[in-house]
Amino acid sequence: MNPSPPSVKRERRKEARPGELLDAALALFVEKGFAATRVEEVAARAGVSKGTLFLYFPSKEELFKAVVRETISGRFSEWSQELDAFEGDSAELLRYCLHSWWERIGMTAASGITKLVMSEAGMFPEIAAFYQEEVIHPGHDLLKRILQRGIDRQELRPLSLEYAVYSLMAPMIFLVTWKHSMAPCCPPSQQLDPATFIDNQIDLLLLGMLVRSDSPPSLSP
Amino acid sequence: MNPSPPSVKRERRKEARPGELLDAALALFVEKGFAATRVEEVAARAGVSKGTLFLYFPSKEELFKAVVRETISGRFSEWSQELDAFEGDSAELLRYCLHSWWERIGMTAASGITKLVMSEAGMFPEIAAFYQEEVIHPGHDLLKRILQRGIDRQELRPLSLEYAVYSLMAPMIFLVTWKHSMAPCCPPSQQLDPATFIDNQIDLLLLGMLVRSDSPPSLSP
DNA sequence: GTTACATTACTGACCGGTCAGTCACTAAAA
DNA sequence: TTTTAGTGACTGACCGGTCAGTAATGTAAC
Repeated sequence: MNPSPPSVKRERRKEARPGELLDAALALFVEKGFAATRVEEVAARAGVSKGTLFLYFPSKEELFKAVVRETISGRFSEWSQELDAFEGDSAELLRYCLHSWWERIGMTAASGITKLVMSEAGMFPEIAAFYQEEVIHPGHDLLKRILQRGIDRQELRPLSLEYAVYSLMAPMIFLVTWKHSMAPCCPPSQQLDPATFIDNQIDLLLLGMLVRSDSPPSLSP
Repeated sequence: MNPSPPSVKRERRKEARPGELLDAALALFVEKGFAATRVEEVAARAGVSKGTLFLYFPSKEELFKAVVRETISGRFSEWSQELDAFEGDSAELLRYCLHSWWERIGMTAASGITKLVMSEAGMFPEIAAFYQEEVIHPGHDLLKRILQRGIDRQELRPLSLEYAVYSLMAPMIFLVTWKHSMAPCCPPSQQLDPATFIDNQIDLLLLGMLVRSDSPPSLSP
């Protein structure tokens, strides 16, 4: 009925579409959460119409899974290698480890996925299980190796590995959760500075984990 | 038009309705989240029709706020009094405080509210602000008073109060987040026992916070 | 006790708006 | 000309909130 001749150039780029849709979806899911993100918005951001999105992903949920898969995979081998090559003591290693987690995950869009999974896991147990297997478990093992290394080198007290790992994870998960939920509505006066928080946190934990010596461990400057 | 005579007995219980609606809402919000809970379902669970719900609460959001007020906010005065009356040292007080938080909030349905707010705050800024003002801020202040008391009594090192408070909050927020998202899909072999985690966590933090003495502080048995 | 009337707790059909997913059609490419 | 990537109006389901109407209770008169 409506000829609508001034339509914009209609490009055909079968190869590029999925990636562009995934990028758009990541940004919007992180910004607004799963339920609140409209597929039409994702499509618009990727420069296509809604129909095109459903050409490449059978449903909104499959789109979400694809985003999680693409964003999370493959970070751990790189990290594991760094651990093997590290030469400093456990205090330095732990400090380095948490700070680099913040730089590579916490402060990037990837943290949005972590938060998103924590938020929507209840609604999508399948995704929770996937994330558990693909992300949580490898991360857990990595931290365990770091702690075991410290104990073997007699830098750390003999700890309950299992629980010490959670003591390291907890502040990181908290940070991500906080950043994406409460922080935006906190008055600027009481903002939580992530780097400072991490430093404080490690200082406290190290005092509790390191073998006792007369001189305190190397605290952050 | 429709006589529909077999309608069930229609009771009039003005006093009992709000409480019953609040109970139903708490259960459903915790189970399904805020956005995914339909007010009609809340009403049905409370044994009334949707219209009746709106007779007692002006909107879904106000219903939620009422649930929060009833479930969490109301507890702080009671808690604050306990703090004033407490006679033990800071280690005991902190240990008592976190454990009683777990018993009264963490292990009850109320923890679902905390998790829910963390999950959906981004989508409902008004709720986030409300929660910040009604729960986070009072809790924050309470912890600050506990730490200040410890510093005044020279049991705790002079700390950055602001960040030390977050160090105490972080493991608790982590715990509820975890419990309501990843835990349900973890293999039973690697379940996280909350009480043990809290004990471990406090041991670590106390070692970092207490003034250094030759004898270690009273650790958990 | 019963009839008549007043009050109000309660109901559920309905409205308006939103949004995931569809499909008949359009136009670029082969 | 045929094939296929891409479009967007449309559909059907969903849900928060409304309101005209219903029935339970109160109460006053007889």
